Formats: sequence, structure tokens, C-alpha cells
Amino acid sequence: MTRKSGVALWRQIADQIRQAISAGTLGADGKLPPEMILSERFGVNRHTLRSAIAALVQEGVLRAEQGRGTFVESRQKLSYPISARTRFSTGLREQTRERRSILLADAIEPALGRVAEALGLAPDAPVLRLETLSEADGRPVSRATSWFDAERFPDFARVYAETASITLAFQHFGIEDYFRKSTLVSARHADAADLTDLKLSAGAIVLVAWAINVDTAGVSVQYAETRFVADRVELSVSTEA
Amino acid sequence: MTRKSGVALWRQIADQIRQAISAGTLGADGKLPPEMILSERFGVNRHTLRSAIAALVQEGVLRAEQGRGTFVESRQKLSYPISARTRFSTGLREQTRERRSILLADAIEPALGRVAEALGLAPDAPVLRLETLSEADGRPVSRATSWFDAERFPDFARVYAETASITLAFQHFGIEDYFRKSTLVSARHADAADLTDLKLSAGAIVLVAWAINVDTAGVSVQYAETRFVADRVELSVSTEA
DNA sequence: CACTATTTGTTCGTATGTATT
DNA sequence: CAATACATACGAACAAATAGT
Repeated sequence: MTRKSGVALWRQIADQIRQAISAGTLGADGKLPPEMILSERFGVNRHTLRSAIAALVQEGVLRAEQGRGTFVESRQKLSYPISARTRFSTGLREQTRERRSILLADAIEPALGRVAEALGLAPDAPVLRLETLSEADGRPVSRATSWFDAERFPDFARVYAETASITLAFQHFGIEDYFRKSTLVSARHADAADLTDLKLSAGAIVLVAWAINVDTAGVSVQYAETRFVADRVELSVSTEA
Repeated sequence: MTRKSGVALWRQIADQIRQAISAGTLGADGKLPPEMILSERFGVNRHTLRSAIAALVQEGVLRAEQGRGTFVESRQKLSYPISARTRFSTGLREQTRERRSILLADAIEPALGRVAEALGLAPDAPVLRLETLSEADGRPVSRATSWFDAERFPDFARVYAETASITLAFQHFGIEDYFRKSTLVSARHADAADLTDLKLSAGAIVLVAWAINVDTAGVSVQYAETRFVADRVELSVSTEA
């Protein structure tokens, strides 16, 4: 195994270990083989392997105990419901002890092509962009970019910052209810920004959901791109007739 | 911008360019600014920027022409609908010229925990497992593993092989209609088997959908795990009220 | 047609970071 | 800790293709 393709060797090893664990070919009994064995198996120096393990410990995948060994932290995925009544806060309530959303940034900007189309606005109409981060049990779960009609929802960012809830902020503007109209789901490697915000290591995967929410009249009120940490989240679509 | 966090600079730049393109803030007109301009904007040497571009060309995101410029290759994804009426054959009809499914293997086996639960069968009840591959325009799109009640659908594999359609095979057993009950979506790195079947290169991502289909009486008739090539497919969930 | 400006493609050299021995 | 090999990054210059004057 040599270094190549722009990714440090210890990160490649970390990716391989992470994958082997999820595939069940490594640590199926909850315990990893000793570092010496692993370094031989991956064909790298023990120092390199230790760097990989350290990263996975930091990531929460592994737990190392001196004199005992390295253990797999079992983390079952958060199941995130997608339905007409999808609320970003509900549905996860029983799955986590503590959840919170953080407003990272907000800005008014002209609506780019896709955003204008999704919100049903004229191109370059002013829209509010919110950058938010969601955590569960102290770990980052998702990172969202949302757009709103800046003229219909003036000062939305301040209201959201006070209420810490999209639902409550909408109510402040007279929208008592809203619905998920459509969701487009794809997956890709986390980019540099995702890596830092979601505290991931290179090669990690994000589930990307492009969502359009509409009010009771069917008018688009929110367009959002949410990047979920694929290791921690699955999306659940129920399509009962 | 310095090198750090174990990821090569040219790779970070490539990620930024890829995201900027998908966000519409770069190459919205189909053409990228000249290398000199881009290298200044990203604060890196022209070589570094060229490495990033070379990677994206290899990836199929960009196309470079000497003397003319660097252009965005628009590769729109296949949009795969998920609804109560989801059929694996329909919905994609207008998006591809040619589609086909191939039966790779079939076997009768005892139902493992999750399979038995999803199909509403007793543990270790005999189930039929089908391994199928779907191609669009000559390129692999998805790889599915499906399970069926072997007692209710004897000889299902042969019927499917003849009709090349799940819908038609079900009709042969008197099921005139069926519905998608639930879909669980996650994403992971392609494993060794996926890499060969879907002709992917290491590090590629698959969108994984676990689906339960039920007949008109609400009885589970099919349980399937489908691995979609994330580069080529997105899942579209419409949740109209 | 020649000339020029623009843009990508190639080849030197040098320095630094990373992994192994 | 030192020596070595390799990947990464920057700088400068030139070559080749294209588009316009």
C-alpha cells in the first residue's frame, strides 16, 4: 500500500477500517485485532495504523483502552422520517437524548437559478439564506442550507435565532402549517466544508436531501439542501396509500 | 490556503470546484474561468489548480479544450421516483434510451432475521433470493437483492427470467397490483461485490434502499435491498397531500 | 492571410511534507 | 533519530490550439 491520489495513507487506512467494520469483516465481535496484526494486514507501519485508529477514535467509531485493546463503538443509525408532515425536529425525539440546531450564518442574496425556480420567484429576487448545523447527543448530524423569500419573510433570521425552530418562525409570519412537497435524495463524498462542519474525515459520505416545503395554499416557503452524515443517519420514507 | 488535515491541496480545490458547480456559483454558463483567474481566486499555484481540474476531468465533471477553455460536462442524474406506486421499470422510461434488468442468480434459503420480519414470515421459513442487475444505456445503474416467500411464489425465479419484469411475474401469481409500503434510504462506500457488478472504482458510493412491497391486502410480497450508483442516480420522493 | 491575444498543455527547477527503513 | 523515497506544492517559462482583428 503506497500513498497516492492525494489522500494521506493513515486516512486511507482509516477509511478501510471504517468500511471493514460496517461490512462486518473487522471487529464483528466488538473488538479489533492488536495494532501489530492490523499493521501487518494493511501493509503499513504501526505508526500509520495508530494514526488511523486515533482518527476513528476521535470520530467515535472506535474506543481504545490501554492494555485491553481497541473496541468498536456500536452506534445505530438515526432514522430520519420523510413524509408530507416532515418536521426537522420531530421524529427523532425518541431516538436521541439531546438535540439542538445552531444558526451558523445568514445572508440576503439574489436567488440563483435553481433556488428561484424552487421558490417560484423571479431570478435574482432577494432571498434569505440560512446555514444551520444540527447535533444529536453532542455529535454533528446534519448541515443544512435553506432559502426563504426575503420579501415575504423579513427578519426571518432573527426570529429563527430567537425561537431556534423553523416551525415557530413560520408561525410568527402567520404560517400555521406547512408540508413537504418533494425531496430529492442523493449521496456524495463530503466536501471540505462538510468535513470541518460535520467533523468528518476525508472519504466520508453525506446523504444529500433537496427539499421543498409549501404552505397550506401550496406556495413554496422553503427550499433546503441538507447534508446528513451517512454513517449516522438513514432516511425513512413511508408511502402508505 | 495551506496543506493540512491529511488531504492534498489539489483535492480540496477539486472538492470546492465540484460543489461550486453544483451550487451554480461557478460555470453556470457552462464554461469555467481561465486557469490563471481560478488559481488566483483559490489562492493556489496554477499547477495545483490544474491537478484539481485534471481530477474533475477524469471524474467526468469537466472537459478541457486547449485554446478554448474548460467546460462543465452536464451529466444529469437519473431521477428514480419513490412513491406508493413505485415500479422499478417505470418512471425512468423517458430518461433513458435503453434499459434492461439481468438475473444474476437465484437461490432458496432460510429467512434471516430482518428478511423474515419484513416479509412477515416465521424465522428460517424458506425464501427465494433474487440477485439482479439493472442497466441504462449500457451502463450499470443498480444492483438489487430481493426476497420472496418461496411457498407463496413457487418457481418465481423462472417466471421472472422469462418475463424480465417483477410486475409481470407477480401477475402470474394472481397479484394484479402491489404498492411500496416503506423505503429506508442510506449511503455507504461500495463493497468489493458492488465494485465488480456495477463496474465502479474504489471509493465509489452507493445509495442503498431497503424496500417493502405489499399486495392489495397489505401483505408483504417483496423485500429488497437495492444499491444504486450514487454518481448516476438520485431518488425522488414526492409527498403530495 | 498574417498577426495578436487568450487559454490550455508541457517541461524545467526547487522546496516541503509524508511514510518507510 | 537519520537516511531515503515518494508525493505534493510553488515558480517561471515555453509550446500548441483557438478566436478574433
